[in-house]
Amino acid sequence: MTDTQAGGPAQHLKTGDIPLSQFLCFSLYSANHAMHRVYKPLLQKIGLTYPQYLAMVALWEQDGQLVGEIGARLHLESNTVTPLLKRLESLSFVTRVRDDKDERQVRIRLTEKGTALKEDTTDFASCILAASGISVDDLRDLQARITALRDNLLEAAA
Amino acid sequence: MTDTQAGGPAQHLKTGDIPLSQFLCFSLYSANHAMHRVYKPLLQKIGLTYPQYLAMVALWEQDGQLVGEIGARLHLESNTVTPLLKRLESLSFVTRVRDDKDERQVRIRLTEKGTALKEDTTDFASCILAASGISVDDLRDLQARITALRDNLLEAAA
DNA sequence: CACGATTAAATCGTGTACGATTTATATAGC
DNA sequence: GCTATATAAATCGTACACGATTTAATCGTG
Repeated sequence: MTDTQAGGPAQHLKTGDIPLSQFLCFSLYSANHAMHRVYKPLLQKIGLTYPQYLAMVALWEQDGQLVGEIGARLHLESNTVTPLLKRLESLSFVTRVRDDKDERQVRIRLTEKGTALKEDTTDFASCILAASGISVDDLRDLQARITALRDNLLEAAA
Repeated sequence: MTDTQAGGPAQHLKTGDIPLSQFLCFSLYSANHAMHRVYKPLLQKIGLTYPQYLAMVALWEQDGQLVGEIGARLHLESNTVTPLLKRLESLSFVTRVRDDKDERQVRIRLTEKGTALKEDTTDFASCILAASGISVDDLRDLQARITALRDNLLEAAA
């Protein structure tokens, strides 16, 4: 192992010694884009974008969430989630209704069409597993590590 | 391990059995956003956005690349890279000059200011390492696994 | 040399992300 | 019961991403 690959001792880690291809941030950035590209043809068949699909997954898991709750699950703010949910509404996959008890809140509910859409995504997991080129166990392990990293990063950013 | 956590036998893997929090795509998506958030305060000090920073890293690694070469390194198309590089030009970090030999190509060169900016990023690596909350060795291993996953996904998408 | 095919950037339209602000509603303290 | 504060969404402006197309330059073949 060369010094460049090692990046030197940890206490002297210098950004400039690391090539872009070995940046953790870049591997996350480009892997996310690559995942997006694998999903794109699957999602085009059901007429959703990638973030819209993630919002639908959150709703299939629990229907009737508030805008803020969906945002919390996706780690997004209302300024991103609100227009996204309006598009899902215009596609007739969800309804947006102000809560009677608290008029500040907007509750999102799946329509029949939105609920039915879940069936069309049943084989997505096996498609992604195949595309990932690793075993189920390795994928699960990697997923857990990335999630742990994310939570550490979020804590550090807060 | 329950059936839900296991997702069932691999040959019967069903998307609907997996909660959003255990989607590999969502962990990549949210970890990428989390990384972005950790970088944001660092990048604000030097006046760059996250993708602009990645483009600068590519140029610090090799100056004088073509628009298409930078796009290939970042896995982005000209429709994304061109406006990004124009912004870096308006910030006086790079110059954009059409090649004399082939007028279709535009070569990007670091300005003195753009070259000097690299010095301000020296401690980014140790900041990210600290924020990631894992050891250098674990980080390196994780980075390699994510990169391998990305390459598999890109091959599957092609 | 001519001309169709190819290539490199750029352009355009849609949809995220997000900082900052605004609007509307609810709650707390006096 | 009235006002200050807090909260939930929504709005606005900027900057990615990317599919589709356009523009301009080069190349290949006759």
